[in-house]
Amino acid sequence: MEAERVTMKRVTIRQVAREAGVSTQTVSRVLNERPDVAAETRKLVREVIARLDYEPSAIARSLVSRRTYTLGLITSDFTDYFFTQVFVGATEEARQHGYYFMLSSTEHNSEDEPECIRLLTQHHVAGILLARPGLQSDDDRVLRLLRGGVAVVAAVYHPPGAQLLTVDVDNVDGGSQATSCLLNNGHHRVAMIAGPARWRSVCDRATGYRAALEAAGIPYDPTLIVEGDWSYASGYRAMRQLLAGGCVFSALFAQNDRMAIGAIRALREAGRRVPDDVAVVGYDDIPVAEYCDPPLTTVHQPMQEVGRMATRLLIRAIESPGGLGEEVRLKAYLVRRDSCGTPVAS
Amino acid sequence: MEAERVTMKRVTIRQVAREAGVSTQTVSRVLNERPDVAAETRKLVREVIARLDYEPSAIARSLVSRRTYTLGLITSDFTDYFFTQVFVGATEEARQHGYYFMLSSTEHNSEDEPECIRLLTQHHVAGILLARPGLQSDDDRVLRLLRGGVAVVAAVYHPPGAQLLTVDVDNVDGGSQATSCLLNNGHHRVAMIAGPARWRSVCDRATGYRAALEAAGIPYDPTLIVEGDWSYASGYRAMRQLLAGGCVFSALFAQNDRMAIGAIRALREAGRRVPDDVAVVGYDDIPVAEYCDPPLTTVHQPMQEVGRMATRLLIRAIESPGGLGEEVRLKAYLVRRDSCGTPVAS
DNA sequence: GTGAAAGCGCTAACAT
DNA sequence: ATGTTAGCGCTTTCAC
Repeated sequence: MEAERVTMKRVTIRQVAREAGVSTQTVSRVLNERPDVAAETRKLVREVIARLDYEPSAIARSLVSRRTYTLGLITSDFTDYFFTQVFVGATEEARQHGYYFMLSSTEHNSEDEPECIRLLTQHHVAGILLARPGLQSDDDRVLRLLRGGVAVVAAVYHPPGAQLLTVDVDNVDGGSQATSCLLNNGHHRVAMIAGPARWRSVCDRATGYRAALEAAGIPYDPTLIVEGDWSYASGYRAMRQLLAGGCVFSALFAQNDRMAIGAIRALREAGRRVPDDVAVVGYDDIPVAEYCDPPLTTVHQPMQEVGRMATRLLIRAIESPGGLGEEVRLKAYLVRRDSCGTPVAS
Repeated sequence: MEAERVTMKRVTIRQVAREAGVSTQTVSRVLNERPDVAAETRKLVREVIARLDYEPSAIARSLVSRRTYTLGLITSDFTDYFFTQVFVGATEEARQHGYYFMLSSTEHNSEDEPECIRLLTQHHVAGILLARPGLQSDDDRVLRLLRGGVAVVAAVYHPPGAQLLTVDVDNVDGGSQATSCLLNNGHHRVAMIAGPARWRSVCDRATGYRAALEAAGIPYDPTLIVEGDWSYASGYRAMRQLLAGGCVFSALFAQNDRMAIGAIRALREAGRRVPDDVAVVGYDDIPVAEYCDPPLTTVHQPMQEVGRMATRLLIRAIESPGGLGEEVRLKAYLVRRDSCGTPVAS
């Protein structure tokens, strides 16, 4: 009564060799595109491979060659457009170099990050791309684990004091651009909905915000700042809180577009028009930004490019190790749409 | 002048065995949680493993045991919330069973799908989860390739005539719910922005649309139907086309939320109010649906559950093969928000 | 240009 | 309860 197990034996290199009347070595050479095979032999072997529908076992290959062409990606939230874009860029770049990514996301509980890393190291990943915010405790944990010979590149994540390769977007500049846009449009009281404080990017954008205020000679007022968690709902709540607090403000810089859109909903419900009563600038340039009402002015980040660049550095670190730490910082730029209002006539 | 290659040798099972004064077999037994090891020995071995920071090589293990605990996911567009959710559910379920997913998305050119599949089969995936629309030519190609002993489950994809495991959402019913909602609100002329015709779900939702019209005794008018490509921009264009065509309609069913939002923008630009002039229902219940203006009435699909269920079926098929084809069909449900207007007083 | 021998790190199948 | 032998499918090394 046992289920019939069709174990469907795979064709091995040995069968190809026998069929072609050569040694397994020769087949191996053909597979690896070595030059030292007679053109005729090569052709014959190729034919046999095609006829038998032979596919080399990546597992056996990497066991002996000690190269897996596998990279690990540790990220936090796949639902977020931001990370999805990093992933898309990284995947594409990896494929061009013959590598592929093993995913390992720490979605819900970051408790299981050690387990994620174990999955990756047990599969002998050649390198790891860290694309998630810095959490408190894990820095040394991660780094110790990873110093075991795996290359590491951090995207949008800066382990303090670690000398490693990082790729990031200039968040100070981005925050400054967003804020300046609002100031240039004549606003003096600019509220900010920030992301979670433990994110480096949050601090940086806040720094940009303060710098822009300072440059405009406008005092910094901490009561205008509320923290969200990047979600639409948190943006909505944050704006309700600002409104309930009776703060006076005529503009808002939200540190991501989702919170901006949540905040706009709260403003609308409170009878405040955007941009007439409150001008709004978001961050990320998610696809819906162009289509919401009003179309959202936002800071565009080249996230695919971040993923691509990080992967390029990672592969370089794998293939020629011993390089030094390096930080690549890409620029973000403001995309002007209706939500920020218009410049004041000078 | 060569870069110093820190080859950082990994600890092997042999070193653990030597250090613990047992055979590699015994260590292997401990690793695999076999019962036939003396409690004391087990403890000793565990200690040595911890001390040496030993991690078994997944590669060597699966070479000999012929089990990789690896699943392949073939999907089309990671930018789409819909597929992201399937992926999240699938990943979670897989992890609970000790499996993990290798991704292989056919983002841009579906030309390279054979290459994607090769990547998966070369890595000895035990099963493949197909989560993408049916494309024309590839059905037999995929299926032939996959009949080579790999289990296959299709989510949201129905290769014609193939006897395999599928998980899907009831799109006929979903399309009908969306349309009925609009009809119940007193509309007689309901336009539809459909997705690409090659998608099975598109046909099914259209079937539901027609069924609802028929049930209400309203004639079907093909001039009210325009095809989009799921994007915001295509929804916008489709609505412009409908408006330019001079069609008379007071309601719209868009087959996904992004096109609905694009269409709403076009309506707004044309001076038509939603829902007063045109009531709108979307599909998918993407996160922004709740926060756009007006909040979007839409059909919610349990996509995470689809991913989870498909993975469950896949693992079952792997671990006890020989089962028959089966189709699990989950239900979608309407989420009422403002964009569809209100029922007519009876 | 090609082949033979050795072995990657681990587990299956037997022994004891 | 533990050890021994063999070998997964391939590449590396060295011989010819």
